[in-house]
Amino acid sequence: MMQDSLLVVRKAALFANLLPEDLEQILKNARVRQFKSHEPIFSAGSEARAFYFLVSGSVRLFRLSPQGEEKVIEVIMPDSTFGEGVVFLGGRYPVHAAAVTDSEVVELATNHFSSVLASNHDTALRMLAGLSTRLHQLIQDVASLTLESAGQRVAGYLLSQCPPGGGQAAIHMMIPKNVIASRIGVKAETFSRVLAVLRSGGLIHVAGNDIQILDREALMRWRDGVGRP
Amino acid sequence: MMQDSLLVVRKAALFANLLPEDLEQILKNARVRQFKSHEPIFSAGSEARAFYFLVSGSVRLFRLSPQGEEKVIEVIMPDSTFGEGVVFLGGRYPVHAAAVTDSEVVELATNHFSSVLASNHDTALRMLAGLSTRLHQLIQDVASLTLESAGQRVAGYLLSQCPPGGGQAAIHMMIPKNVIASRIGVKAETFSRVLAVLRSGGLIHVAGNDIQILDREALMRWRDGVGRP
DNA sequence: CGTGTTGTTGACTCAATTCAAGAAGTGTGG
DNA sequence: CCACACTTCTTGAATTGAGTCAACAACACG
Repeated sequence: MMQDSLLVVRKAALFANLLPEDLEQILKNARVRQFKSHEPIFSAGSEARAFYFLVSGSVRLFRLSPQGEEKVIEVIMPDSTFGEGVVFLGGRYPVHAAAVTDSEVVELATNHFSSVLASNHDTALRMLAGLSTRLHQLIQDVASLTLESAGQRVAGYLLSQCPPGGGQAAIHMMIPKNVIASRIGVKAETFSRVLAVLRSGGLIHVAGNDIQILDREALMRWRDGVGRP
Repeated sequence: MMQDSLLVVRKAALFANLLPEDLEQILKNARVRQFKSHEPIFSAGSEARAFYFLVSGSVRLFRLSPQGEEKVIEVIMPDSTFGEGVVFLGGRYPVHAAAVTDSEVVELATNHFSSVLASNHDTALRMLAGLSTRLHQLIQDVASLTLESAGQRVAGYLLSQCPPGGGQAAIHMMIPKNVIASRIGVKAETFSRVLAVLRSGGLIHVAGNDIQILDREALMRWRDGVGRP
């Protein structure tokens, strides 16, 4: 009873070169699910029976301290997979996942996937490449958290959101500021303050969820100099 | 001209079930190298032509800020591989590597390895498992850096160094304290101070590079309570 | 037995957080 | 359409954890 809508998962690099029969095998036990904003998708520590492809919306992966403080590890945007890094080792999820905005996902059973993985070189190599990239990103995060100031991290985040190419750029924040703040390891208040400074310095212009980068060069200089007074 | 000494790499899980012919193929362009304490092994950003198996000694993987500050991402101990997470994507090393103590490594050319990887399911899956584990560790580090205080991280480190099982335990620090401090995201002075507090609280006993955990229960309580006053 | 490295301790500083209050935006139902 | 409740965001003031700077102790080593 396979729906056409499941085929959207082909947008994921992970499934790009999959043989039709393998894809069918994987999608046999897949289903589309909807999650309302704030609704939990899976919990850290629970057994990983499925991983996910995000069709639309946005999802945050996060950890909680014993006191309930939250650190967002990653924000997932449409057309990427999440929770797949754990398919091995009979794993448990290392993070909590919850919808940030109303979201639609394809839920893929890990057991079917791992059999495909075992037989399909290409998919295993793609997965390897994917994990390798996440590893680099995480190393970057650790370095950033320890070697950069809050201001530098905010500036770095803004620059990372710019489409490549020079000159001005506009970025639209699809997720609330407090989620972004947690993602870059800063309190929401601090995030707000840094934006205020950048705004009054004429580096950016903020209007609601839209930020204009007015002077990218200056912002880059600010990131690797001024943010550390 | 293959030396027997190269066969030590079989201690690495990555090579455990490799066919003799594959292993020979990989080791054909491998060689043993010695590094003196503090000697650099590879640089972040440089092209990754080789990865490494540590035979003896210890190695630190680290990043540098523009101002030369250092963050240790990982400390490598004998019988594990490092630099292998980057064999893909025609990669560049994401970190610097340098010997902490005089070290002996086996240097393995990535080009030969990646051909083995492409043909050998089993190795690819092992590699996947290895990367998955590192991913979890890195997520743990990010969470720890943002959700725990310096004191909690120090206590957590000590507990992580204990052999499992209850009661007292002795740990011998094989690497200088400033390296450990950087690894857990704390300045050397702070590390020293926390140890002093734990010592005067009767939780541990320090003698040079040897630390006795006198009351593990109390240390655990301290980690998830007191370290956050 | 000096010279350099590594570790400890004290006094001071400051970046970022916490607490608090209010503004701005969003959605619901009468 | 407005009033109310609710969440998100901004700004100010006060606090503090951990860092910096500095001096010295304890080693290690040629």
